[in-house]
This record gives sequence, C-alpha cells and structure tokens, in this order.
Amino acid sequence: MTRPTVIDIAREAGVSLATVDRVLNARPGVRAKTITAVNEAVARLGYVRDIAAANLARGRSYRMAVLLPDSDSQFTETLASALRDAATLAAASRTEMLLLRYPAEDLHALAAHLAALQADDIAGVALMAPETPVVRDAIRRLRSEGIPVVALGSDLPNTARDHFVGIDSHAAGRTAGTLMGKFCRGLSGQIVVVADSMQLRDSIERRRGFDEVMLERFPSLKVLPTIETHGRAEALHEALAARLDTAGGVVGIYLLGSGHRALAALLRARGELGRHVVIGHELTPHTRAALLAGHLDAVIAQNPGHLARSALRVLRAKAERQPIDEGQERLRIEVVIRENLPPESYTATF
Amino acid sequence: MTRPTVIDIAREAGVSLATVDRVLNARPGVRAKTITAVNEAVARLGYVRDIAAANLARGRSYRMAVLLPDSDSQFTETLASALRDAATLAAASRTEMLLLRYPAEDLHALAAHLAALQADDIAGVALMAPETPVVRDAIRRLRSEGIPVVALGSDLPNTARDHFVGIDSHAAGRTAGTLMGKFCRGLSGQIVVVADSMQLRDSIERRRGFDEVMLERFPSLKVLPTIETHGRAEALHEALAARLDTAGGVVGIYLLGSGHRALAALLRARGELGRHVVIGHELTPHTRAALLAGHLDAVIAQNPGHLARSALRVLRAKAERQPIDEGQERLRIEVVIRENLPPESYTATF
DNA sequence: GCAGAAATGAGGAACGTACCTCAAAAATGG
DNA sequence: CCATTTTTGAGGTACGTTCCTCATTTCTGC
Repeated sequence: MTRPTVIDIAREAGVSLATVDRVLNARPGVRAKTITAVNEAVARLGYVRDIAAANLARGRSYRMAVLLPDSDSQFTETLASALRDAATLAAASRTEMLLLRYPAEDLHALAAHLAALQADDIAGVALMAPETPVVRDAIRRLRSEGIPVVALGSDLPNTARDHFVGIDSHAAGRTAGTLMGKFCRGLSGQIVVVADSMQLRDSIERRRGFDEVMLERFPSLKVLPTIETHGRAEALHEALAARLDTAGGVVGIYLLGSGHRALAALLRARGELGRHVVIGHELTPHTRAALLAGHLDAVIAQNPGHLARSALRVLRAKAERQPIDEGQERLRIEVVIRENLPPESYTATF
Repeated sequence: MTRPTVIDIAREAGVSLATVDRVLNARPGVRAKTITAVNEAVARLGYVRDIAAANLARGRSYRMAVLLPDSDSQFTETLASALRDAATLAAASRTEMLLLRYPAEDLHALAAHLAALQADDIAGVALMAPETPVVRDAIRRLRSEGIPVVALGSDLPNTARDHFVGIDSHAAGRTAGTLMGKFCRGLSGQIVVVADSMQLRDSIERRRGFDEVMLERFPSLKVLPTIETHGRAEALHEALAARLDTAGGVVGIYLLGSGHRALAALLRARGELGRHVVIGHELTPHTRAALLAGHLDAVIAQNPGHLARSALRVLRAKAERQPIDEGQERLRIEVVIRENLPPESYTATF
C-alpha cells in the first residue's frame, strides 16, 4: 500500500540497510551478485528513491554558475531575468545560482571567469558563449575537475560540454524559410537577410537552414547575401536602402538577429511598412511590438523561461549524476504570430 | 551564508521553536504580537521553508485522480501516456496518480467516478470533460469537500474549478485562421471546416476564433458551414466530396478535430492530395505523418507532456495551498510545421 | 587451511520540519 | 491579588535518506 523504503528493499533482498545504501549510491565494495539482488528487489517492489529525503540527508545545496554575455541584446536580458526567476524557484530544492556577465566581445574576461570557478564551490556551469579555443580549453578544465558544463542557447558541439540546452538553429532556420516561402505564395522576387554578425554559430546555422528550404521548395524567391549590421542601425539603413532601391523586387525580409526597430524606422520612412513579409527570431519587447503592430509576420523563438529552468534542472541532474528527462528538457522551436503571442507578464509570482 | 532554519527564526524572534512552528503552520494559541514578531524575523532572515523537509516530516503523499474520456482519439491516448510518464516522475516527490477513464459519451459514468472520490483518499482531481449540469454538480461537491479540481485540456469556466490547464481555444482558432489566410495569399475561394462534433466547447471556440480572423483579415476567402463527422469517415467522405464537387473553388480545409486519415484518403482518391492548404489541431501520429508527407501545412497544438506535468504540479500546489508559478504553467499555443516537428520519441527515459 | 583482503552487517548521527505532550509563564477578569 | 485562561517553552519522536565507524563474516590466493 504505502511506498517502499530502503528498509523494505533490505528485507526483500535479504541484505542489510548498509548494503542497500551502497548499491543505491554506487559505492564500492559490493559483489556483483549482491548488486543484482538489490536491484531486483528494487524492481520487484517498485522502489523510487524519495528525493526530498535524499536531498535533506545530503544536506547539499548546489551552487550553479551561469555565464551570459553582457550585450544590450534584449533576448539576453530576457533570459537573465528568466534565470533569476528560475533560481528563486530552484532555491526551494537546494539549488542556487550565481549569474555572471562578461563583456560581449571580451572572451578573455569570460575565460577569466571560468578559470576562477572551483569544484569545491561550484557544482555546475551553464554558459552562453561562442566556440573559441579559449572557451574550449576552459570547458575542458572544468570537465576534468568533474564540474558539469551545459551550453546555453548556443551550442558548443566541439567541446566536451555535457549537454546543450536550446533549440536546433538549423531547424529554426528551416522553419523560418518555410514560413517565408508560404507567406510569399504566388510572389516572386528577392529575400533580404539581415544579421548582426555572421560570426556566431547560431546565425550561420539559421542562414544555412533558411537557404536550404528556399532553394529546395521556393525557387521563385531569390535569397540575397547577408547584410551584417554589427548592431548599428545606420549600417542596416545604408545597406538595406540600397537593396530596396536597386533590387526593386524585394518581397521578404529575414532578420537573423536583432534590428527590428531600425528596420521598422527605415520602412516607415520609405512608406513601405507592412509591404514585405518579415520574419525574425526571438520574442523580445521589440519583436512583440512589431508583431502586434503587424510589421512582423512571424517570430521563431525559444521560450526563455523554459531555457532557464531547463538549464538549472539539467545542471542539477548532472551534479547528482541522475538521468535527464529528455522529454521535459527538449526545447521546442516556437512559431509566434500575433494570434498566439503569449501574455506579456513574464514576471513570475511568488 | 547558509540558509536560515526554524531554529534561526526562533533565536531571531526571541521565542521558542514551538512558537515558531505554531506561527508558520497557522496553529492557534499565539498572540497577534508574537505572530508579528515571528513574521518579522522570517522576513529579516529571508527564511524560506524547506519544502522537501516539510513534506518528509508530514509524511504525506498525494493521490491525484485524473479523469479522461475513453474515446479512440489519438490525442487523448497521447495525453494518457504523457500523464503516466508525468506520474512516474511525480512519484519522486510523493505524488501519485490514479488514471480513470470513462466512456466518451457516458457522462453518468463520469459523474459516478467523481462521486466515488473522497477527500480522505484523494488530494486532487483533474478532468477532461464537457461542461454539463451533472459535471458541474460533481465539481461543486468535490470543492465543498476541499478537494481541488483542475480542468484539463478543455476548460470548465462556469464551474468552481480551481484552475484550467490547457490552451485558449479561441486564440488557437485565431492562430489557425491567420495561418490559413496567409498560406492562401493571393487566392480567393472557399474554406471547408470539418469537426467531429460541435458539442464540445473547444470546437466551438476554435471555430469562432477562426471565423473572426477570416472575416476581419481575409475577405477573399469564404468559410463554409462546419461539416460534423461524429468520428465516421464516411460522413466526411460524403459531405466533403459534395462540397468539393459543387463549390469548385475550395482552397483550404480546416480540421477542428480528428479525421486526418479519412481526409487524406478522400483527397488521394480524387487525385487532389496536396492541392489545398490544410490546417489541423493537435500533434498525433496521424497529423505527424501528414505533416511529413506534406498533406498538412500546419498543426496548432498543445504539448501533451507539458499538459500532463502541469496538471499534476498544479494539483500538488493546490493541495499544499502553495502558489502556482504562472509562467511555468502557462501553456503555449504551438504552431507545428514539418520543419519544427519535434522528434517522435515521446517516451520518457527512466 | 590460513592469512589477508573483500564484502557485509549493525548501529548511530544528521538533515529541517511537523506534530505531540506536559509544564511553566504570562495575561486576563473579577 | 487570586483563580482561570491563554500563551509560551522544553523536549521528544518521526519522516527517509546519507554517510560514517567498527565489527564480523565471507571470499580469495597460495
């Protein structure tokens, strides 16, 4: 009737409590045969470890370090705020978070932060960073000290990171491409692609996915070379105005990163607001406003709240050497249009 | 440095442990002045009750009853399976689930199930059911006995349910409408709407949202009256074939419920597969296959795993009289196309 | 078959909270 | 000021697990 405990397992397996404990916590000094016997008793009784009691007894609390670039990107800010909320919630289950910011372009500052993290103080690290040799080395060091490392938002596939929390950028680009193609049904003409920078792995992969789909399925639409703005509105104005003037047949605009406000300003000035199909990434106050105003047709997004909670949960699971619930941690590539825009209030309630 | 405990509160407030306990658990026999003193100490030290320890001490485990119609709907089956997975996970935090099925049309069977639930045995109830007087009465009885009730998937707004876990059907319909309109860019003609039954609140609201958008924004598309199939493929065949023959100008098909296989069969027989814009609801093996095959342009869905976990979490929070993390429990209206189709494996790993 | 190593048992303390009892102190009313 | 009631204190046990020590048993190789 009632839930079986370790005592029941001990009785069922015909061993002592100490042995059950050794098996359950993978401590050394138990014969293979005994391990099997205990595991069979566990299976027979359907024993599930009471995590609450376990954590209580461990008396552990996990300090997780999260590293985020200190750019003025709205997505990063939203994520930072989501992380703080997630941390407040996670505090109830003995997980605390140390949120560190590094200047966006200063990878040595990042490396310095990572170098300062010690296994006796930090139980796990999540980071959003570009994949460079410096970062790779730092991650290798952390892993070698047994600190789990999770890539956040942007994957670091060629490092030894334990897990990636975020969406598949290539698939996100394909999704953007498909919507662009379908929204441009019956039209032929050119598609302008705007990015902050093509240095970041995300942008490259999105663009690759986008191009694939356009080429395969929407041959009447021609995708132009990427305009890189490096965050400067003027850069976007100049390059895009030139394209719009000369090309003549621009039907769609794909924003790989930010620049929604600058784009709206330019189009408004030209009296062309709402004339193109515009697709962007990430749900921020700017993209939200643009969706509501009808200047933006769709946003491909990942849920920052989910991202934040997932990062902390995965780190905790790794720290406790527990399995991960893949279904729960898998982030969806969300398609947001005006009609399914979630309510603004992202302020968690406590 | 370390988290404050009840002992710290007692010291800080200058009272005994017993008094702190009385205040924290709202037990009687404490002067207002003392209550204030304790609460101030709590605030000063930033004390947060260790829920794990509290639950352990309480020795409580919550049995939640979940009621689902026993239809042959794939969505219901997927949800049932997601619920079982969620329950396995929730077992780790002392929450178990009793999954009850009732014959889809037999509301008296449902009422009988609900009537059998007693407060001493069941800590909460989640149910997916139409809103009828019988159901309303049963819910009122449960609530009056202090059992929290959560509407699952389909809301019961005129009952005293504590919470609704699911998406806003009206907004989902608007989302479907917008996509339909945009995917039909440049076309004019008719849109066929197919439903299992228009008795269910979900279908009605979806249709209402869909119509609103089509009327407002896509006047060149004319939405035809709903075809009700009551789950019978022949009904769909007859009614739809007639429409396709006579109307001539059918450009889009909107499936409010199931019927994807029957639709594909009909269109294939007529050699018209892929000629219309088709939009449906819920991600099931059938809609998944149709998306992959390209017979279905988009699916408006809610995540069954999220739905299941959310239902159990909300019930638990209600049972413990704890606040709900709105951000985490808010379900997104998902737009799924072939490119952002999540991987099939919905089998949780344990 | 014996020494040494490996495996197991027995028992206890601790984690933070809930909940109980009984006694002592403080407040209250007359 | 006394009797009565209300409030508070002190101390204990329990929840299920972790982790520790020390003793005992069982294996292993020679």
